[in-house]
Amino acid sequence: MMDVFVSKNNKQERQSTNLNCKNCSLYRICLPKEAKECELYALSKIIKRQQSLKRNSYLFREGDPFSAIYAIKSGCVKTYRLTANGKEQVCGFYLPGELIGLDAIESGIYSCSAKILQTSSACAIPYTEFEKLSKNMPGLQQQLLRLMSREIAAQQWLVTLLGKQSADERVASILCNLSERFEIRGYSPNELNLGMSRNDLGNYLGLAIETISRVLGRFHQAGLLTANGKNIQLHQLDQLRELAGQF
Amino acid sequence: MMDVFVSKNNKQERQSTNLNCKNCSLYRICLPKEAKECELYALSKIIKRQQSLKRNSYLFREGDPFSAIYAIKSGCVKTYRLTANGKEQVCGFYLPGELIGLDAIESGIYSCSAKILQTSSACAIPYTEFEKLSKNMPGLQQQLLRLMSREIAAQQWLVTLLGKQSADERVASILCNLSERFEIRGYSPNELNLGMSRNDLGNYLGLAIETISRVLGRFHQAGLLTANGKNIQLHQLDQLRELAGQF
DNA sequence: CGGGGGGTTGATGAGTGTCAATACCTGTGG
DNA sequence: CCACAGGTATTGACACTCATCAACCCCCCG
Repeated sequence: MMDVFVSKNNKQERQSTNLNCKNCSLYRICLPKEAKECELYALSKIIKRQQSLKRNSYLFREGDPFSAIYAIKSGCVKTYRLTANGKEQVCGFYLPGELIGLDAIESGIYSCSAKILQTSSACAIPYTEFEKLSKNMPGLQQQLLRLMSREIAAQQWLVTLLGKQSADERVASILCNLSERFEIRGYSPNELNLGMSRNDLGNYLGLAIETISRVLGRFHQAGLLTANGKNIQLHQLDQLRELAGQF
Repeated sequence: MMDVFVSKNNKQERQSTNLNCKNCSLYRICLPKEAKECELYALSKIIKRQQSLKRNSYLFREGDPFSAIYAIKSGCVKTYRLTANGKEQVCGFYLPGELIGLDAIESGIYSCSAKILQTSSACAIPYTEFEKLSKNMPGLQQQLLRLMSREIAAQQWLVTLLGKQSADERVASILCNLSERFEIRGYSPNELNLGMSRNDLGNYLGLAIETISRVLGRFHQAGLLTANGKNIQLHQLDQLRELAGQF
């Protein structure tokens, strides 16, 4: 069973350390609009690549001073915050081509921790260098604005989910959401190989893991999907979307 | 009872239509870091001021094409999204000096509606003009980045609240949050004159209005506050903060 | 004076969380 | 290779928080 989170061009990555963003398979996802050749080249110059990040290690932790924005190249990463009484709230799951650390630009301190869920690789973009660079390249900064805007919209989606949806709707929603994001990355939208545990999933959705199990069980009985462990096959994506209440 | 949401320099606003951002009483809140004189002047040139926006009118609606970012000058505005079955989820309350519409930059479509809760005024910043302007003024764009970063952090806060906190904690949290934001704007942190109804408040916190009432009642009995209608006096702010679980 | 929106209070029940027992999977070390 | 341990997932019984429904009050405004 192929692991969908593993980037297709792992070998290529390992061979060349001075990879250019332009050649990156995630180019279209990472940079939403066309960027100029020179901008890409300059960006590639300041980026630091981090290969084979280990499961359970951290890109950064809540409270760390802000240094860089991270772009996921392969694998899966979660971000989470701690509440006063020590509980954690997962704020997002990040797939290849997505950016982490955008919340820290203003305060100068990461407001959440970023933990690797499975062997991953990432590009670190040191912010001070990026800032210097973008002084002469306003197009570069506009790309960042777009990505931040996307992140805000994503968080709003989560807020709506947490505030207004039932357990069934939440699970259906996240499945549809992941399915879409997988499809954009060239994988089948009908077969998800989750990078996250039930625990993380439940935490993210504001539900107990037992509830996740039960909902998946019900969906299974209704013939909507087949779930064993982290592998989930979606049989009736359209019906799931209807359940999720977002078509 | 003074209404804290009414800007202090209303008269001044009405008299002069070519107000400069530099003279705005919200300068320090709206623009988190120092900005150059010329940048402020250029910004002031493209901004369109909207005086005396009426209660229940809209700055924009979900699905509208993106045209401008709005900075609140006085009053109070809520943003909300509709779920598939027609329920609304309030995504935020915005006070003077805060920006709305940042979620629309990437998609080009507002992802939520912005509704005026009480007579307000705002500055509209047309985005295409802003984009042109910032090509030559990277500092300006960096300001925007900071504000977007702030917005992401704010949404993460809300996610944590919705995902992990009890009814009591949620109410305590929002009271502390508003108290802080009032204080920054020069008002007493102990006397809140809410711009929003219990309905909006409950919706925002993911609670029924009855629950809000009951929690406030309990807090009242515990001597933490006195609430009548939209006026809430906080007597034990520190204890509230402890309840909220964020000190 | 009547009407309507907004807020409070009480009774009841649904939807989930919690707890506990069990089964399953995965990696480790003998 | 197997045995074991620790984490991970499933299933059932029960408790509890909070939503829902309903009645009522209050205040503002026509």
